Amino acid sequence: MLDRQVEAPPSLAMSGVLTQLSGYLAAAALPEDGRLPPERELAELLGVKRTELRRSLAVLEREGQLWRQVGKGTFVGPRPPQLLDIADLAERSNPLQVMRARIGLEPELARLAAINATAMEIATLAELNAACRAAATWREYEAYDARFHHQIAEAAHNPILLALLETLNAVRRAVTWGRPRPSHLRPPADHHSFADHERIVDAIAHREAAAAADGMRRHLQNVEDRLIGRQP
Amino acid sequence: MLDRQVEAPPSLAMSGVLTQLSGYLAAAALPEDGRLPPERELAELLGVKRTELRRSLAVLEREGQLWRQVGKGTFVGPRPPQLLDIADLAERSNPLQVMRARIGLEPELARLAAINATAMEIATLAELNAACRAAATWREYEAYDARFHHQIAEAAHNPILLALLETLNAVRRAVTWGRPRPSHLRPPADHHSFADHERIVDAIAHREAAAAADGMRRHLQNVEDRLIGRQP
DNA sequence: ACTGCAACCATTCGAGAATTGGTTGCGCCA
DNA sequence: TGGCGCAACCAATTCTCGAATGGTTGCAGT
Repeated sequence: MLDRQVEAPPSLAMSGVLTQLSGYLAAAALPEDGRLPPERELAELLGVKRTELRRSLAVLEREGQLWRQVGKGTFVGPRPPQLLDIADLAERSNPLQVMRARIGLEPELARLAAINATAMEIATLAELNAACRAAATWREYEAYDARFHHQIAEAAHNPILLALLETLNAVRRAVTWGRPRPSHLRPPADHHSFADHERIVDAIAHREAAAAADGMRRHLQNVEDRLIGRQP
Repeated sequence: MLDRQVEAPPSLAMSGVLTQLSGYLAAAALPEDGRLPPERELAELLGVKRTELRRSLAVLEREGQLWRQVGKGTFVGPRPPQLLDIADLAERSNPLQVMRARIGLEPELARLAAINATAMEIATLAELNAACRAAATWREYEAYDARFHHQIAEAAHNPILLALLETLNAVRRAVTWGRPRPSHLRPPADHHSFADHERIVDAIAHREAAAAADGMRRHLQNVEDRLIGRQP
């Protein structure tokens, strides 16, 4: 992170402008978002040239009292966290980190599903697991598997967690996944996920929250182990 | 959910158009996103009037074979999940659900922080906890508390979970929170969070992943209990 | 009274202009 | 000749307006 010094460093002579600017910030009625007038206007308002004003703004920015962005403007206060550029997020992540995120989220979803799921949602879950078993190809299996996990998230009846999982899935689809499975083969009949899913559905159906969460945690841990190659 | 019947119900006489449309869907080369020509074009292509075509489209939409949106177009396949309208999400959520989401996310973050945190990050955590203790008002306390939790998320070194937590926090800021605390008072010296935070920092500093996750879980559980009013 | 049709409506997208913070190069003054 | 300010220019963002598109309504014809 080399801090390219493109503008002249602040000199001592400009402190007058800085205090003038601080005075303006204290006096002026800023809009809700803390945006202050564009540099060209503000310079004229304060009776200074733009270059001079920019030096003071640079100081305040380094102090963290305001932040600026090209095309947007200058704002007082801390820079708001940028949320969710999925493409960028996918680039900076790897499949293992995605699994960690799933392990963080989905057990809690299973727990809530055990508490809140309706009878119809539980029935759908059982059907989806059966469909996983009957899948003729890996691709088809994965489609049903995705719907299985999504159904649990819906059954949790927590819109926030549901939205977070959907975001996570969007990232998941975007990260370059390790080895694609051969598309012509079908999952083996003793694939661990079948039993895993079974346990989870049972726990939810019997309203055993802790068991549902634990089942989901173990299931995802199994998936992660395969992903790492611990049991390929 | 009353299904306002704005258009005429499908009659039996239109099955001809429906099969014609199905034939087109099978034969035509659709673009990657499954979008098919606008209704006006498609009607002319099939030699049908728009009204008639729309009746068939309505049938297929009800069957889930395609979805339509004003200004966008008509697409084959299931409707993609809309992700993350934070304002809308905040409306459909309540503080309790936010807490549930935090309980799902943050213990895992604490666990990963215990594994991945750098010495500097751990030191910052300790400083933030001290700042919480020294806060002169509830408002100041909450600012440091937020930074404390954010710092743990950063120390986890998992960009996905970090982004999810930031999203969650955006929702948290947007939901109408219960009773605001009196802004002139300061948190009592024996506020449970101080000890909670202490335990979490210790666990992370000693690289005890399970203890860190458990500490965070208990901490948030305490917060939720206060929120409900179980121990006000 | 029912049906079909064309005009109209609300929403979305896209191209291009306008805005705004960031940078460069020319010229003025010492 | 060197340092400094100024205006023009650059790139990122937002604004604006028109076209496109699915949804609705009112009118005419039978």
